[in-house]
Amino acid sequence: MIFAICTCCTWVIERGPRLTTRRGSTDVHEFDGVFQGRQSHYKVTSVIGHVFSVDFPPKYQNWEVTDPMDLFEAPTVKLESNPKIVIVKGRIYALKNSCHSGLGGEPVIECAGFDGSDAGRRVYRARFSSVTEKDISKAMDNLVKPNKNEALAVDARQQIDLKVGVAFTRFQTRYFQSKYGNLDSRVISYGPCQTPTLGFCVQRYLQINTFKPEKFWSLRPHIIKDGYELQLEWVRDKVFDNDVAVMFQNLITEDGTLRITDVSTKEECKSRPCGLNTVNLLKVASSALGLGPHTTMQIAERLYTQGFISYPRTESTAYPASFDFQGTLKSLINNPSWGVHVRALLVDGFHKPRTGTDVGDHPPITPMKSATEDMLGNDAWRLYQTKVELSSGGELFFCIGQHVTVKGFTSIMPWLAVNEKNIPPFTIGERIKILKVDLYEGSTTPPDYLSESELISLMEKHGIGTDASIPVHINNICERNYVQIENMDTLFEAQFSPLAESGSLLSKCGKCTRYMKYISSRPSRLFCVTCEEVYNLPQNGTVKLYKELACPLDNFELLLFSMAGPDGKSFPLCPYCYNSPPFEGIDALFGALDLNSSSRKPGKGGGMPCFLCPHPTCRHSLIAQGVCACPECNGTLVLDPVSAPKWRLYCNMCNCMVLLPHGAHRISTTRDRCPECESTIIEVDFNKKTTPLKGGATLHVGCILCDELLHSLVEMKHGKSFFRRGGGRGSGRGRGRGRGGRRGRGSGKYEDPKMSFRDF
DNA sequence: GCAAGGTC
Repeated sequence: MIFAICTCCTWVIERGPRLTTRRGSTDVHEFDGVFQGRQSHYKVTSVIGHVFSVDFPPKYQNWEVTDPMDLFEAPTVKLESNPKIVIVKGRIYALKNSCHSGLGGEPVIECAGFDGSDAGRRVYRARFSSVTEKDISKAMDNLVKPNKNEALAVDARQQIDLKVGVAFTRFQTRYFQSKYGNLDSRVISYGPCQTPTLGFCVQRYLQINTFKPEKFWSLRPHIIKDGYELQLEWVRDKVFDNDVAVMFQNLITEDGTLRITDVSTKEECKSRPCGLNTVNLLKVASSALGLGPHTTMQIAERLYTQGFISYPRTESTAYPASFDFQGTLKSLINNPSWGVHVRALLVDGFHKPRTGTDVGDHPPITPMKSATEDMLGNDAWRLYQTKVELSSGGELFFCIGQHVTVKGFTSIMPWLAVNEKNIPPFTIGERIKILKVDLYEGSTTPPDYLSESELISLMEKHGIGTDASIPVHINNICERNYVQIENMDTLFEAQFSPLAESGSLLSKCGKCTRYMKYISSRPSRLFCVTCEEVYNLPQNGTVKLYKELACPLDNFELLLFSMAGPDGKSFPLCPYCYNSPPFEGIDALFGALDLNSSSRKPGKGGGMPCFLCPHPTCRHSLIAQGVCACPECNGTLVLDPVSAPKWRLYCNMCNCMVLLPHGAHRISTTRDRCPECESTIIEVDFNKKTTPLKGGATLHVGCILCDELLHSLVEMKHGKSFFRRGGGRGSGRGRGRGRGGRRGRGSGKYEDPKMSFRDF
């Protein structure tokens, strides 16, 4: 007689009256016993997982030559799932398949060399739901014949899954890959489990994406009673009309006191947990421990093979009546963490876990050796609760206190504990003065992203996958890039803000020419809905459109950023260049500049505003707006383009600032350089009324270092020195090396910016 | 490179 059962059950056999064991890819245990009243010799072996898997023949494997439509009519072949495993063949009198109905008995029968027509050989199937002596004996006394229809149904299901899955996967992979250039996935697979799994995530995404926040208002009276300051809850919770909320607030404020209308207490028990099945294990591991389903099952598998826990793939949350709780507890008696609780249970007696459901596969996951969490509980955790109801101005409020009297099973499951809240004693009819009535204003918010734990629940609820395959489906979605969590976060954040009041259209994208949205919440940034790109911006200042001018490099509309404070610099920037400086080395060269350290990511988005751009002809670049070298550092003083009427120069590297003639109508840079010091010649258009020029003239052109008039009108701020003091031009020349001179600074990499425009 | 499900 040969028994073939799944490996997860062999440990029971090994406890039996074994005579010999032949080691092999699957062990064969032999012993003598009684079968149907006759002395018999038993041989017990196992299979591992599915014996066969179904696939298409080789000629259909080539994607290039096979029309997906042909797959529906194509033949299928059964192959051994693991050819390395040799199933023992021999004379069979009775064959018992495993506790897994899904494994199917027929493949095992087929593999064992029995075709069902052999006269004199009988095949039986034993059905049992737990691996205990009692259950197995019962199954052996109630053997049934293998059901051919069950096997055919399993075959049909496998064929449908294979044909629909493979055909549609190939079709849509080709279709989408030829349609989108940036599709970041080798294969867009389709299947009756993985597709709805992804669907759950997408559904929540759309729900969040289309959510429209609604404002609401809530009243929160404050009182002081016996030294406790309490904030009361409003029975209405919230109203969606501000006028109505204010009306209620006025009513209560006018009343000024709260009257206690009722004081009630009730005792509540928190029921003890039931047995742990795989899906609940996955949910708890994800939400409480942050472990993904795939990782969790790998860990569970290891714990199982090391003997710490029972078989970890089970749908049942109820223990069979025959389960040996006493024995399980005894094995945990010396545990340093909860041994003391276990010993108390054994001495004082214990309740069995709350009744769950037994779907007939395996018992709930149970600790077998002292090392893992003990899910057994005894006393329920009793909660003692006080509720006080109050009224004022016709409105009702309440306040709930909580006091734990007995911790019960939460002593060993502290994550299920509830916080205590103490409140003083109240008497019905008592009047209490209202301290203040807050009118809280809030907005309804969309649900959070679908958590892993919620996804597992949804899959379980809709019957998607099994305890063993749920982690695989989730893992496939991640591995095939259908969902990238980090990227989705960025997109989600960027898309949701515009729905709030802070979001607004600001400037045009150079790629798609559509308006991008400005997200004002920190970190403020731009988002192009069409291109799904996020552009970081400098922080701690204001951003506005800069005269609808566009960057000559990429056609993005320029923005004007103004730093906070009276002396805050203003400068134009191109959103694209700011995030992806087009000139090699800009990041390193201006690495010392700390415009916006919080929004800069290492290695990306070095933060190149126009005043760092060496573009030769753009009127906003460093070349055009730079005036002279900074006297304090290696930077360049550039003209603040929007500083009128308090015209000024600021350093593009440090805080140094130079005030230019106040009240000038216009100040601009020219393309000429000072022959003496190579600084940029600037043009000043003075105000008619205040011009210092002779004869009421207003236009003056000169070098701020060498021109006597301009020199006398400028003033240094945030810096030690700027101009030669009473000396000749020599010192001015020495300091103010001008645009040309200052290019040689630093690493020498930028000897001449023009040389860096090779790719321009 | 493709389905689901089982197991390692």
